[in-house]
Amino acid sequence: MRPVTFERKNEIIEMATELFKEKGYSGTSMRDIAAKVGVEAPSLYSHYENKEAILQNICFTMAHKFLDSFEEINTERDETYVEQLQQVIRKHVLLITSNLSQVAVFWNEWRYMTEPYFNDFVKMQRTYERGIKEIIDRGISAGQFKKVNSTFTTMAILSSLNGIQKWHNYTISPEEMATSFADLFIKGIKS
Amino acid sequence: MRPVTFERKNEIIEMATELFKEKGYSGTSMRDIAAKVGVEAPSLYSHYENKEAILQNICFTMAHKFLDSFEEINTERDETYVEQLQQVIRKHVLLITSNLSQVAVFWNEWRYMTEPYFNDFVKMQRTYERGIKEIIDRGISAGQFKKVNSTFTTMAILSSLNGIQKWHNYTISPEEMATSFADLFIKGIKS
DNA sequence: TAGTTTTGCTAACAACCGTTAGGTTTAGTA
DNA sequence: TACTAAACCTAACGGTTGTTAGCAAAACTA
Repeated sequence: MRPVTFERKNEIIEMATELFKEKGYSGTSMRDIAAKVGVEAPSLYSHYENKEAILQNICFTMAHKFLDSFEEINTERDETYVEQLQQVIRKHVLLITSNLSQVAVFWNEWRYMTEPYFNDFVKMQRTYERGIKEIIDRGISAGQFKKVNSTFTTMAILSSLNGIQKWHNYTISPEEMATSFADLFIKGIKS
Repeated sequence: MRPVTFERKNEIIEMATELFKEKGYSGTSMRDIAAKVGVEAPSLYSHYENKEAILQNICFTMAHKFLDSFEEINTERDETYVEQLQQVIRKHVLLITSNLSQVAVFWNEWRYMTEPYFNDFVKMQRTYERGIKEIIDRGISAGQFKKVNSTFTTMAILSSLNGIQKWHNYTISPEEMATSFADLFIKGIKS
């Protein structure tokens, strides 16, 4: 008897995540996923409409996590923009280090989604980027940051953070990493 | 009559680079490449042993360009380590912006190479990373940089720079980008 | 217990994959 | 002009791809 908490749908996502990370979306077959789950390939279609639906699930789950995490930052309270940017970086790093495989798929395989999902995903990315850019812009206006190109700086920071999944080797703790990133970038733009 | 300068080998590489960038290595078929070149798929085998040989050519060509570019930096002359790091960043950015498609393949598709090429490639990456790390370490010893985690800082910088190919939209010039990156990171670690 | 829904199976499809065999055309060389 | 080598062709191979059809078992629900 399968335990009550057992859910095949989740198991499929977990196994697919590992395979997409290792072999890429195009390089992973439905039979690969099925074998890792312990089932035959056609059985997957009882849980997901098609292969892309599995990718969509992984990518949009992470996208929502990133946006939700950003929303938790209280930009209304009278914190400095330095503190706000610090929080964004910290939260982003911790989200990545606690979801390494999912982020690898999110970051490297999302482009294989087709329309309209592709465009929806791009919009969510843009929203997140805009949020960071606004903190930097406000920080510049408030004289807390130097007059940097805020769009450029946003992408430079995000690329650096999202790169973690490519080199992370567990010899540096998530906390230390979060602090180091925040230090590096905030000192880099502080006025 | 084909012009003397015409070389099918190069044309195959160029077309394959565009396709690998757009659709990924696994998502691109030999027939896709052949169609874009204007020949039949089996004809490609007169020029390259197999599909992976094309990927190897693209990846190792870029890897050598990066290492050669690094070698051009005179680390023996009495320049400051600040200037050395500035030069590394500047050269790296300019190499990326003038080889956007190749870098996209180099960075996103190299993992699909098999042994022993995979390992050779990793070694070249490590060599490049070590070169940057050494400049940072020497800069710390000389009191020009703060006591940062040099391995971490190297990866943070490289991830940020290599991310360019994902977001570059030509509204910022390569020169401005190089300057902005150098500013951001050097101010971030300067003592 | 009877009925329904969910989950899984086997068999199979049409299309596509990388690659090889074997021959023909084209280009360069003596 | 004869010979050689490079470039390219068609046909085809064995295997894999995502997915569907149709059916059986298992799990919930009344």
